[in-house]
Formats: sequence, structure tokens, C-alpha cells
Amino acid sequence: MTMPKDNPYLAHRHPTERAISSASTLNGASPSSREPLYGFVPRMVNADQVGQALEHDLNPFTKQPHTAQYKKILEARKKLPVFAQMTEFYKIFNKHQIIVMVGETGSGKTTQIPQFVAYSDLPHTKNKMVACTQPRRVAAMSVAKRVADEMDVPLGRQVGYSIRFEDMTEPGTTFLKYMTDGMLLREAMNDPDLNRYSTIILDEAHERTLATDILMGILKSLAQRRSDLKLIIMSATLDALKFQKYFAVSGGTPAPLFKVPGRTHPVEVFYTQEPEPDYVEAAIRTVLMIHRAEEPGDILLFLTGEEEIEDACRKIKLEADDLINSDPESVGPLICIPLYSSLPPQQQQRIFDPPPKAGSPDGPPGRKVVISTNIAETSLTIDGIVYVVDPGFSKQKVYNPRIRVESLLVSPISKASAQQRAGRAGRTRPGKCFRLYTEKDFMSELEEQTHPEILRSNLANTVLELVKAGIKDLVKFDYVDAPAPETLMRALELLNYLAALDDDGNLTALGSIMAEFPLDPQLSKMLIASPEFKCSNEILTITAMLSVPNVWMRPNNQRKEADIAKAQLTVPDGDHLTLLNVYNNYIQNQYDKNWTWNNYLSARALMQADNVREQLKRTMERFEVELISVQDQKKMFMAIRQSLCCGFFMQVAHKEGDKGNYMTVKDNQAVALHPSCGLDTQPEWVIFNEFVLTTRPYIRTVTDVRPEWLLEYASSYYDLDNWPDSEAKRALLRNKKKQAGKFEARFDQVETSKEGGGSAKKRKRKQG
DNA sequence: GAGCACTGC
Repeated sequence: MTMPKDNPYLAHRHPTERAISSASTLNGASPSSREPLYGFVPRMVNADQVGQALEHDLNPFTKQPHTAQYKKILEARKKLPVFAQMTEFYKIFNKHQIIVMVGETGSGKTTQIPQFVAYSDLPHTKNKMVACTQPRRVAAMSVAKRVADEMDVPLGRQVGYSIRFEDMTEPGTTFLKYMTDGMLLREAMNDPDLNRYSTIILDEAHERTLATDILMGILKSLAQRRSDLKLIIMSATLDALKFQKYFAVSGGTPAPLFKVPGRTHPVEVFYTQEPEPDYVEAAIRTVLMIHRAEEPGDILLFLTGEEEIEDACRKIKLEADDLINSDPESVGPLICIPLYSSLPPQQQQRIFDPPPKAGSPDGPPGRKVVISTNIAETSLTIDGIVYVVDPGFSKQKVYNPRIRVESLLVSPISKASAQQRAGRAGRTRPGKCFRLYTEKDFMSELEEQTHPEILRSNLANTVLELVKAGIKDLVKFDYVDAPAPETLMRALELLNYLAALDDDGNLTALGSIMAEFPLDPQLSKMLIASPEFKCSNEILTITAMLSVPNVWMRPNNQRKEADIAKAQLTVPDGDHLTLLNVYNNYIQNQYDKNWTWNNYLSARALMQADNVREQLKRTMERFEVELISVQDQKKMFMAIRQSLCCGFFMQVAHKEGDKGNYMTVKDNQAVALHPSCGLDTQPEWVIFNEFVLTTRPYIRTVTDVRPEWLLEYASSYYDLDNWPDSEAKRALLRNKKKQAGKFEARFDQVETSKEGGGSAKKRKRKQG
């Protein structure tokens, strides 16, 4: 094995390595007056040494005396299961490059392991960092805050975090960094050797997010190039062996396992005798049964989506009120709290409200029921839950590479998911979990694990990031679970049509810039092309608006009012232009929350759009993508519609017949304009942002375009010779012929007419 | 004449 010359950890293999010494202390000084890290040799540190350093009066990283708060927190840390196994941890960590760690809920792994590593790596002495990734922003933030407190340092100095829109680190000072997995993946794209890190810890690896999966592949091969880099993969029990095998050393010996027990209470699991035909009805019945018959304690019910949840809330409330009225002596009051991601944060906070008080001083106590999507399975923990009701379903993303469509399907959950749900009942005391399916179905029908995201996603973005990170052969890339070859093919094909990759699959100059934008490739292509049409300011806004959740609110009881408000802001030429108009009005109204409220718009989504817009703007400036606008509105609208064609030429539909039926070009999928579409006519050609499969196939966020733009700005895709026959193809061929005729006619006339004259006429015709 | 599971850059 060859060692890189600048390997800072090679030193300890040589007698010249020096342990940290205390220049200021005299011989014979007592241990506590020495440097706290006196005698520490990087990666040969043991638990006794660390134990002493933790008890030292001085903070080894700030050289300041420890505060009283530090001592108090330290006592609590010592009670964590992971703390008791520090000796074992250092034995394994010092000896191996890659380790897999299993630590159940409550073990303290996320806060403690990175600190243990820091005491061994001593990254601050080598200008390195220890990184710990998290799948979610809030986790990265809150854990960093906790660890900064534990280490007695201000957040953002020695301990920091890095998430999109927020870098709370100080270069040169921060040596322990919590970050989102996506953020580390971005860094790997521009610095494939990740040289600033001495150890990288992937936390929650069992969740198998797309970014964590790709990072595992990248880090596995990086570990071979950088023998000084250590990796820790932290996961739940069920997946540990899979990761141990994946990270096996060259001889085939699995990576070593470091295991720490959790600290949770037992949960008793019950199954139904027979399968339940209607899981929502069964769930409501079970909640009421618990409320009537079980000891005090809050209930968590898992359902699949907003509508189901709101519906169940109403029904449970009604039934519970009936129960109380008929039997106030034995049934206490009950509140139902819905929980899903599109709820405003303020309403999400309600899950932490205490349960209602007893109706009378001697009456039965109240109970809280939280009805939640999967958000309560991983992202949010609610204390005080004693009963979990699990119907066994969730909405899951599925990707069909054949028609290039991602959609959401209600599907049975996995065993791992069911276990996670049950565990939510045992966080504060022993609990019960009611599964609304039979034990036999649990054993034989449920998959062991939820399919990793990489198998359920469109990979266009990921492929571009990987190519940018220098990974040449994506088919041979060492995936933990390899995606379907067709998924990769579809991604490569799209990137090639967008000119991000050349015909040999090499990154083009354009593709290299596209990869820098945190966007789908269609959007980044459109954005980069837009200065040519002199509307990059507007395309920037539209791109930001397309990158955030839906801005339109439509409350159940105010649909009519919401639709009227929306009509006021609608631009009939296309939904993309409407999005631009909404954003501009939002700015003109100075980000006014009342204005958004009165217009049935989501203030949260608009704020997010503004935030995204700023970030994208900075990237544009960095790569000198010019920011310009044409003043004339007619010209501007035309330019925007042309820019759209540069990115979304593969998402075009052609009207067939006069009944409003559309057919996507090339794929020939029958679709209809989504009812939310604001077009005042049914144009022959439209470009759409997304295809959604609900009650029928719809295209959503749609704008009127002209076929000649498609032929001109996406000539390689619209190479009609290779197309199967279709109405769209014949219409395109007719248009081509017409354009050629016009061109010749213009030649004959000598006098050329100005561009735009014809379009004004067309608009008049349309409106008249 | 609809509906956004959940993350992330």
C-alpha cells in the first residue's frame, strides 16, 4: 500500500512522532496543572486518558477553565450507555480504518461518538475536521448545539454545523462539524478527496437516503486512496451486517462492529386476528377502544396523508364527544392533533401541548391523540406517547424509468418501519403497540427493509453530481444497492440531450456549471440559457418558485374564495408566468404576511422561494451567468417561454382533437391539463413542469410554446427522422416546412419584417 | 374539476 506524503497520521508509526507536551509546565508539576491533552498521541489515545482530560479544570480546546454547567452536563453524559464502552470504542477505532456502529435509541451515539473521535484524531492540531452527517437539517443544527454545550464552547466556533442556507462554522477553528448528508455530497463534488476531514461519520445510515447511499460508495473508494481517513457508519441493528460486508477489507473480512445497547422501555405488540378491510375505520375504532379501556397515556396513530388525517381527526372527535356525554364518569376528555409536513410550524408545535385536564376533579384524566404521517416515524419525536396504533401503510415514492415519472403510492410499510413505529411507544415508559394486521402478515408479507431511496428515484441530478465528482463509469460504481440500469440510462440520456454530457458521457463545460446549482438539470439548463433571451432575472424567479412547495393554499371550507384570489394573479399565457407574477407581487407588497394571507398564498413557501432565489443568484454571479431583463413585457413573456424550451423540451404535450386531449411528444402518453392550470385557451403545444398521476394522468404548471422554438433550441432531441410516427411528429414536420417556406419568401422579398410582429397578430387572434 | 409521504442541495 502506498501512503500519501502528506498523511498527517503516518507520523505515529515512526519514533519521531511526538505526543502533545506541555511547554509551560515544569518537571514534577501535578497532572492537573499540565495541558489537559498532555501525552496524547493521535489515534493512540485511550479511554483513561480521555477520562482524565474530561475531568481536567481546563478546557483543552479553549484553554479556559470549565464552567459549572460543563461539570453538570458531564455527569449526565457519564450515564449514557455509550460512555460505559469508551475503552472498547478506542480499541476498535485505533485499530481499524472503517467501523460500523450500532446504537439503538437513547445510546447517546450521535452526540458522544464524534467527541470521542475528536479526542483521538486531535483534528485541531492538524487543521482537520471530524464530520458527522445527518439526513435532516434540524438534527444537524440541534445536535451541534447540544455538543457545543457539552464541550463548553460557543456554537459555531470549535463545534459547528453546515446546512443549506446556513454555515455555522469558522474556518480554522471548527474541528467538529455536523452537517446534512447532501451538504457533504456537494463538497465531495468539488473536492473528491475530502482532504479537510480526518474522520467522517455517517449517522442514520439505515435510513438509506439517496445522499447517504452515494456517500457510502464515494467514501468506500476514497478510503482506499486515503489511508489516513477513518470512517464510522452508524446504523440500526437490522442493517449492520449489510454495511459490515459492504465495507469489508480486501481479504473479505467484514468491517468490525461496535455495538451499544439503547435505553428504551419495553413495548408490548398486539396484532389483529383477521385482516382489516378498512384501515382508517379500524384505526379510529382502536383509538377509541384505547381511550375507553386503557390506562392514562397519549396515543400516536400513523396514517398516510393530509386528507386521511384531517378526516380521522374529525371522526374521532365526534365519537369521543359522544362517549363523554353518555358516560362522563368513566371517559375523560380527548384532543386530536393532526401532524404532517405542510402544516405551519406553529400548528406542528401543538403536538407538544399537554393532554387535556380531567373534566371534573375526580373524573378520569384527559388524553392526547396525535394523528401523523411518517413524519413522526423519524423526524419528530413526541414524548409521553404510550400507545401506538399502526395500520401498516405509508405513502412512498416510486419511480418508473420507462415513463420517467415519480409518483406517490400508498404501500405497506416494512418490518423495520413497523419496529420503528412501535418503538415510539416506549420512550418514556413501557408502552403498547396495536398493529392493524395479523402476525402472519407481518411475518410473511412485509419486506424486511424499506427499499432504499436510490431504487425509487429519478437519478438525473445524482448522475450529474457523480460525473462532476470524477466518477467515470456509473454502471460499475460500487453501490450498496445498484439502481436499475434503465434508471441510469434514462438519467444519462436526459443529461446528454441537455448537453451536460457529451456523446461519450464526459462532462461538458455547460454540465460542469449546471452541477453547481442545487437544482434538477432541466432547471439549471434553462437558467444558464436564459441570458441569451435577456430574461435571466425572470427565469431565476421562476426557477426558485418551481423549487419550493406549492404556494397556493386552498382550505377545504374556502375553496371558492381561494380560487377567486388565484384568478386575480393568473397570467393567461402560462402558469410559469403566473408564478413570476405572484413572486413580483409578493415583493411589491414588501413580503407582507397579511397580503399572502388575503391572497391564499403560503407565506412560508414564498419566503423559501426568496431564499432559494438569493442562493441561486449567488451561484449565477460566481459563474458569470448574466442577470438581465428586457423591459417590454410582451418581449419578456416571449423570451421566458423560449427559455423554458431550452430546459423542458422533453416535457412537451401536443393537443389532439378539440376535446382538450393532449399527448406527450415522443412518449405518446395521453394527458390532460391539470384543473389548477390557468391558461385561458387550449394551445396546440404546451410545455409542462410535472406529470402527476392521480385520478388520471395530468400535466401541471403548463405554458403555451411554439413548435419552431422546440425545433430550434432542442434540435438534437427533435431530430424527427428517428421518431415513430405520431400526430405530433406530423405537425412538427408541417411546421418545419412552413418555416422553410417563410425563410425563402423573406429572401425573395428582400425586405425583412421585424421579429415579434407575427406574434402580436397571433395573440390578437387568440384573444378575439 | 384537483389534493403535497418525507428529506436534501
